[in-house]
Amino acid sequence: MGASKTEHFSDEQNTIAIIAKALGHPARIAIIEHLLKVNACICGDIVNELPLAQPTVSQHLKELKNAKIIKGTIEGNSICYCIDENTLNQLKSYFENITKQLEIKSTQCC
Amino acid sequence: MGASKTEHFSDEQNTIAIIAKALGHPARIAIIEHLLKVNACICGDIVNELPLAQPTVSQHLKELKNAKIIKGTIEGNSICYCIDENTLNQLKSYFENITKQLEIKSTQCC
DNA sequence: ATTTATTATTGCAATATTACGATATAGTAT
DNA sequence: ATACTATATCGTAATATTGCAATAATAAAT
Repeated sequence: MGASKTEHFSDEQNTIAIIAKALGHPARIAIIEHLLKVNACICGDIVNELPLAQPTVSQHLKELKNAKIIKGTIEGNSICYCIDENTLNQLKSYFENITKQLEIKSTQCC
Repeated sequence: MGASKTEHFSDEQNTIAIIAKALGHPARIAIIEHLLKVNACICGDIVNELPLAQPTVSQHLKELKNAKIIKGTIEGNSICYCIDENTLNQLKSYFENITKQLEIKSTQCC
C-alpha cells in the first residue's frame, strides 16, 4: 500500500489534512515564517535563507503552492512569493473551532 | 536521502511541524473529530468508526500519541483515549499569531 | 549572441509512511 | 483453565517523501 485511502473521508477532513501535511515539515514552516518576516511578498532570496540546496527548496515551495498555502507570480527575472491568507485562515478557524469545543466540553479524564 | 534535516531548524519550527505532520492524514483528523463528537474521552469503538483495519487505526493512534495530540490511559479491558488540549492549543495559538501578523501587514501583491 | 541570475525539472538513492494479515499481549468473563 | 474482547506489535508490500547533483528553462544584462 502506501497510498492514503482519501476516498473514505469527508472533503473537509481531506482538505484540512492536505494543509496540515504541507505544513508538516520544518523547512516549510521556516519558509512561511520567512515570508512573514520580510513582509508578505518577496522575490528571490528564499533559497539563501534555508540550509538546503536550491532544488530541495524549490520542491518545498511547490508543495506549499499545491496546498494553496503560498502563491507565486512571475516578476521579471525571479518569482514573487507570498502567503495565501485564505488557506491559513481556514486552518486557523478549523482549530479554533476544535479548541473551543474542547473548552466547552472539557471532560478531562485521562 | 528521505530523512528531514531537522537539526537545521529551530525547536519551535520542529515542534509545529511535528504536530502538523501528525494531523496531515484524513484518518487522524477523523479520529480527532470522533473523540470530540463523543465527548472528550472514550474507551474503545474508535476502530469501528473508521474505514480502516484495526492495525492501521492502532498505528494512526500511536502517531497522534507520539505528537502528544491525544492521551491514552488503560481502562480495564480497553484504552481510554482523549485529546490533549495543550498541544492543539499550541497549534491554534501559533496559527492565530501567523494570521494576525498577516492581517496587520496585509501587503497583498500576488 | 553570450553571459549571468533565478527558478524548475529530471533522475536517483535513502528513508518514511500507509495499510493490513498474522500474531502477540493483556484484561474480563465463564 | 479456557474463551472472549480490545489493543499492540511484527513483518512486509506498495507508495510517498526528502534531498541533491545535473540539467533545463526563462528572462535580464552586457
